[in-house]
Amino acid sequence: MKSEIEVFREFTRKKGLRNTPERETIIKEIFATHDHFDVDELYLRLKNKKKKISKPSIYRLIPHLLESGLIQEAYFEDGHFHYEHIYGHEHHCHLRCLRCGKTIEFQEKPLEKLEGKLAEEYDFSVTGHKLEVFGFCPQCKVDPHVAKVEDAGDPRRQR
Amino acid sequence: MKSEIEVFREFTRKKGLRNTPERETIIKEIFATHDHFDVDELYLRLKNKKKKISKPSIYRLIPHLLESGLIQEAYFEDGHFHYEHIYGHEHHCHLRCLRCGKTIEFQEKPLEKLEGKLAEEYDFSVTGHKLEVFGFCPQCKVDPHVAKVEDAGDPRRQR
DNA sequence: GTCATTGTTGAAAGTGATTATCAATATTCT
DNA sequence: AGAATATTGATAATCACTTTCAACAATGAC
Ligand SMILES: [Mn+2]
Ligand SMILES: [Mn+2]
Ligand SMILES: [Zn+2]
Ligand SMILES: [Zn+2]
Repeated sequence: MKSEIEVFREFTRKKGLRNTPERETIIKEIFATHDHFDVDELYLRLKNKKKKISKPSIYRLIPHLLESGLIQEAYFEDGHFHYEHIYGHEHHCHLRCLRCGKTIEFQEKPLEKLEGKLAEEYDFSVTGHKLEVFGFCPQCKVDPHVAKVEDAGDPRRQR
Repeated sequence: MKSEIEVFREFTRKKGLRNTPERETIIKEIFATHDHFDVDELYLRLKNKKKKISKPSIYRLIPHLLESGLIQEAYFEDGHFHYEHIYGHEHHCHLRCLRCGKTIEFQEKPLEKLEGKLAEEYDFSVTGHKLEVFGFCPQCKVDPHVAKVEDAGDPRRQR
């Protein structure tokens, strides 16, 4: 199987883009852990490793990573998107706690069938889907007054 | 069945909030059409009807409308959320064209079962889900070089 | 390898949706 | 009515993200 770096090289070649060490550094960091990430976190992770990558370079790369299928948007929270690398992974969906943000990944079968049905019924060319299931995790449903896990920042949405 | 206004009155009473004519004006406008809306569109619709409601009042109301179950986020596009009223409507999901924004609504059965399964498997209290299916509509998949619908004017979103 | 072309970079400034501030006002409760 | 306090609109602030631009560097042709 091709590495994510090779996939991106092919993508740039095909699209007339250019590959750079900065971009490969970012991609490597994205695939270094399985964590979801946002731009700021990614920027700080790189900074901590003494990689001098500017935020605009990250912002500029993200649309290409989405288009090349290396990453996808995982969810929108705290005023910005959180992403995850998906190349080399099975498609999965998220079950999220509305209170503490705890996220569980799960596979779903029924949706493959649904895509086909929708494609036929509405004459769409279906390329994918995004399913989020919301609720309260075991801790949060039992004791809704306990301190929030992610405290210091309410799950308030802002830009 | 209670009206959306009555639902909101009960909500404010229960939460120690206050109801105001501004809030009822906003809610009535949201339920006046079945269109998806964003804050700016809603503000302009009210303005056109000579209702003097400030944008902050709309922004401040939205979290309450979400919490009371009168509206929900439909999708995030062009840098902001688009909402839809849901009180009095069956739950539905969206099939969206990635190119022109055309949106089709559909009902899905398999997901009710999925919610129950997830609740049991992960001990979550599941409160809801959001499913978006993406692809290209009949027009956009056939001739991907035709002018975008959005270029002509505002894309007619339907419920 | 050299060279021309042109995409990319980082710093800085700009954009725009959303939120905070605050004094005036209005709602709710007693 | 009167006290308590939530809401309003105008305004300023915030902050995620984009644009600008000059220096730089990846790519491909020769
Ligand atoms: Mn994930
Ligand atoms: Mn809808
Ligand atoms: Zn939780
Ligand atoms: Zn389309």
